[in-house]
Amino acid sequence: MDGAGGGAGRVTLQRLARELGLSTATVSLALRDSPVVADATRIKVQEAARARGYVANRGAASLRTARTNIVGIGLHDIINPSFTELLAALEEALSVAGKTVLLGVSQEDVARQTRTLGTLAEYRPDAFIVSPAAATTVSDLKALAASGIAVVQVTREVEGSGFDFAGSDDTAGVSLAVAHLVGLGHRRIGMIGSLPVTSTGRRRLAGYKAGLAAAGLPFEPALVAEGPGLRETGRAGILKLLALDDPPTAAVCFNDLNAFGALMGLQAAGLTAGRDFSLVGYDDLPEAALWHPALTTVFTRIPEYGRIAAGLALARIADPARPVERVLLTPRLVVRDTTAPPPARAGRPR
Amino acid sequence: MDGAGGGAGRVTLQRLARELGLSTATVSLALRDSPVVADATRIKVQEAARARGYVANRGAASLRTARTNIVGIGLHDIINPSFTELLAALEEALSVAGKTVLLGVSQEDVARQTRTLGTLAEYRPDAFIVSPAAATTVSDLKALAASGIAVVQVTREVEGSGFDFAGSDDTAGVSLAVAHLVGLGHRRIGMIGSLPVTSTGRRRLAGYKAGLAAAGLPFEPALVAEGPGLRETGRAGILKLLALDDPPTAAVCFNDLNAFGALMGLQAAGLTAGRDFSLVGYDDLPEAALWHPALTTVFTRIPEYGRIAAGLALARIADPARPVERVLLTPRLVVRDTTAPPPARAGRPR
DNA sequence: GCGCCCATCCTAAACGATTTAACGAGCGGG
DNA sequence: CCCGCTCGTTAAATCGTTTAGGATGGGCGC
Repeated sequence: MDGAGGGAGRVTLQRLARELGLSTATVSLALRDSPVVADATRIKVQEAARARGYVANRGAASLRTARTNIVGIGLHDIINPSFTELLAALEEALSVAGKTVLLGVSQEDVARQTRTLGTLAEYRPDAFIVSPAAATTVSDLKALAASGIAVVQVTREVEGSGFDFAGSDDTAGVSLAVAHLVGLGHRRIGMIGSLPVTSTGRRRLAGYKAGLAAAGLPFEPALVAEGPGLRETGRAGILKLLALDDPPTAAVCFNDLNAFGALMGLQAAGLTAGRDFSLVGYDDLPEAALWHPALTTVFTRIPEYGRIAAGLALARIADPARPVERVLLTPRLVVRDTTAPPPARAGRPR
Repeated sequence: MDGAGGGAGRVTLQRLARELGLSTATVSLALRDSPVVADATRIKVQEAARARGYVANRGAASLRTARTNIVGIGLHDIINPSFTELLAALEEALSVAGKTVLLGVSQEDVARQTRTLGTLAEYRPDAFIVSPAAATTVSDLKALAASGIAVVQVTREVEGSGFDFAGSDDTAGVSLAVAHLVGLGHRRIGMIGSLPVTSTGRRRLAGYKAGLAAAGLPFEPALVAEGPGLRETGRAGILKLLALDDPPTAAVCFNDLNAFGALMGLQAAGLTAGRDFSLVGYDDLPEAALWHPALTTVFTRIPEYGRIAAGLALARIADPARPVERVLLTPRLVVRDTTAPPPARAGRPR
């Protein structure tokens, strides 16, 4: 005889109360360990609840309390391993805090994002944690917050939206990568990936330019191969750069997937990364260390800012009036085997 | 003046009704395009709803209808790329069907799984789609279904649980891999990874044994290096196999992560996969094709059975009495560069 | 002109919890 | 003997929907 089956319909608070000869008020209070109910009663109630297999209906509770303990997470992508890590970190931190995750994926499509987040909103999450799809506008986000739901941005940021944000200092990260290459003696450095339609894209490109500028090197648009953060972009990008009259000797990438693609492209061109050409990735995915040759890359501390984003959401739920917070972690360069001094061709072209 | 702000509190069905001089019943029906409400009224209501920024409260609706349109997804892991692909496929299929995903991750820990799924259950999902943590028992799952929630298993299966299931034919898949190696001339074939504590572990090991048996080869326990589906297991496993007195010339792996680790191990031992040693992975992650050398592996059709699992869940929601269904997709061997005939040492040892 | 039938809309009762104000029972003190 | 206080419990309102079961009124056939 299982705890569950007994009688028709599921076991509800009211049924439990009736069976115990108590009011629903007492049972409700007892189940939540209220100090006003007598110890003996509390124990009796909790035991009965367990025995009868009672499982609370949070929908009903939320209706009354206007709090769901749900956090809606809106990601623009989920297959990219870096976002998986982010999702894992968010889920972990939120579930520890007693929140449950409602998931929505926008596939980098604003219309779909609007639809998805709109649906999530109907469940009245206490907060949204969002990595906005490319080209998301301020008013798109504002619409979310309209119903009083806390909004936190993670990884990407819609500039001027005025919501909390946790992410990585993209500009500094790419500058770091460029500086590393400059230090090795490179003078012509390309950039692969990056789309100006996202904040990360703009900022990493800015970091590239800043890195060049800091070394007194000119910015040449021809050395930038734009595209989404996919392997294919990297492959095509490196081939484009190599085909130039005066090709670069090194390149930084928007992310590791771009870099992996670029490594394939190099190989297809008969070149060896870390000898004939230097390459720096971005993210430090687990594969980066295992690739052959191992990828020099920038560690963006995703799990860390994931936890921080979760914390920001919790804080804003607790106090909607608190000042807006922006947390920008400083990334770290991880030097491995795909970077080396430029091949000794001529000291400098021309 | 935004659609939202006007007045105190959010805009509810009742408010909308009062403002329109209609009853909540009519407004509710109008919003859901019921044919019983006059066209003119319907249009008027829907326009007002849009203008006032009305967003329905599904919690309240669910309370009445006993249907939430939520599907709880319980995964034991989320970082492993194959489960990410699964999650993406599930989310996509479910959201197309108008369902929203509530996510729970068990970290391969039964206690945590019980806790997590228990919490999810409080939101009364219409169905659970679960890849059970190792060592999950039938009664663990039965407890979930107790409240009348549909349960579908995916990837992994708790034998004898009697719930719907969609996954890959693991036994056939590994047999395929072994047969491929046998066909190339290998006679001593090891297995790396697999834990007997999961259905996939048991079945892939069974496939290994079946493959050997089909070729008339003996099963030698020493040639199996057990461990979880991580890169590290693969690395340690291959080194263990190579250290044997009479090492195998090839191995199949539990999954691609194991295989990636094994490739690293081979490299560390100064051996080249596809020449000195043959290796077959399992899953066909995107990286498999890009690794150097490209990994021969088994494609398990994850996105496909993910969609099927979603379909099973929808079907069971629609008809709880329908017969239990088990869908087992036949995996496909993908031959790349890590497999070749055994090195010409002696035709056969001894 | 009289019913009758539709098309439309409304009243009111759920759904399952939380929460506030009130109530009854003891009990000690004046 | 009564008052007032504490402790434990309860009645009832409430959250925002859906929906069964009327009510209303106009058009139409006879």
